[in-house]
Amino acid sequence: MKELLKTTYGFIFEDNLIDEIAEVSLLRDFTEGDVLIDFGDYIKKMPLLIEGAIKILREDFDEGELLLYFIEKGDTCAMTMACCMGETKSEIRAVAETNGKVIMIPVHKMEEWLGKYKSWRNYVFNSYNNRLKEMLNAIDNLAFMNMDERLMNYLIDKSKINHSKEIHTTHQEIAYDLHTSRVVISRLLKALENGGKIRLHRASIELLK
Amino acid sequence: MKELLKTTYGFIFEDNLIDEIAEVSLLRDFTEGDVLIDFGDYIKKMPLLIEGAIKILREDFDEGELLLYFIEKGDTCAMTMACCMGETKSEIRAVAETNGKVIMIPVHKMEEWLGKYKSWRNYVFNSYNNRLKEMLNAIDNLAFMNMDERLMNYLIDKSKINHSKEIHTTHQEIAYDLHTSRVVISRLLKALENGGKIRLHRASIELLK
DNA sequence: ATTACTTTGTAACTTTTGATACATTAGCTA
DNA sequence: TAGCTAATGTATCAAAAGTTACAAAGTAAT
Repeated sequence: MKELLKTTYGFIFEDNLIDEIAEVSLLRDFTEGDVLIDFGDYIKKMPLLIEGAIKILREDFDEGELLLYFIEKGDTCAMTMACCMGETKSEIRAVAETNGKVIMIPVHKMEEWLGKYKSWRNYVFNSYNNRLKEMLNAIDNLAFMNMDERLMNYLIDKSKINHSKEIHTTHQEIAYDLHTSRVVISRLLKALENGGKIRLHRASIELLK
Repeated sequence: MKELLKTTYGFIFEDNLIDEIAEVSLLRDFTEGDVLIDFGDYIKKMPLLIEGAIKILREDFDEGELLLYFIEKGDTCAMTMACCMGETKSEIRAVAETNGKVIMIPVHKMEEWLGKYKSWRNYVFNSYNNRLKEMLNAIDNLAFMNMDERLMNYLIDKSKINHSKEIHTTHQEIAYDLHTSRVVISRLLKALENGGKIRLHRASIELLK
């Protein structure tokens, strides 16, 4: 585990901190589609993402969800931190977008290190700041853009996260993430195809450049 | 100034910290309508709100804005902290909702205290967490609610912030805050009035309960 | 009071999005 | 290959929101 930490976080954390992390935390593998955190869960460990990608979703009161953002290697989930520190239930759902690995850190250690390691403090703050930025981005999308633009952005994000121009998903899945209906997505995808931006295949979408 | 700090923050910060704050920071009065921070500003001081209320807005690329949330006595602006720490331009605009007072703290002090005072650390984290929650709330509004509900929530928030059932504003102002058009707001307000939720007057709205 | 300006009301129309219903097609399995 | 299911295409209609245009009512200034 120390090896993994060194390669992923070696340039951020000092050796002492990495030793401490390795000592108290657990490594967990996950598989695409795993629900890592669900709405309402009590969080007692803070996850550090080592490998893979996770998507963070917000739930509607009555059935429905919305993709907030993706997190990648080197990120952590600030929303989760928020819950840890506030001792409240999770406000979000985290679903594995790809296979990957996380390191789980007990909350009390996380707080201890805040006073002890400047690098840890910086990392935690940077995470918060990044998450705030992604939330702002989500708000921009919702408030200022039409569904066709939101869809295009979604496809681009998804392509980046998966390091591929081929997006392997169904219209229905996209509709869930964007909190709209399948028909709307099909309609807009067809329009994007006609506009020469993408090519549609069964259960996959090809991003053209 | 120490007096003010004691009454507003005395139950959060230890005396030593309050002394330090009083030593290095500036007190600033503001008037309703003042633009305290504008989009693109470089932030070098972190504001602590002592009195009054401030509204935080997000700007659209091409003309237009959206109210994100209000902050009140005892709050600070996490978005601003984000900017301070990241040394980047402000992503938001802060406009005085009422008259009030803020204390401005130099950024480098803010960082120094993070290592030194646990109460400061807790405060800063709580602020981040609150702001994340408000952002989530903004997202819920945008993603899951129709304009009529958003409008009603807006009126309720505004009433709370101003401690009055009389909301002194114009339809156009509301339209700016909710990023829609005046006609839409007039239409929905009229519907709310017909539904017995509010009473409309010139340049003011009365919330009925 | 007359004028000018701000604020609100309302009608008519368009665009965007959502909902329902059903047809078609690809891929899988027996 | 026949049949099933998941995924997609498409038409039609309805609701929500945005746009334009103009009238009416209140306020302030001269």
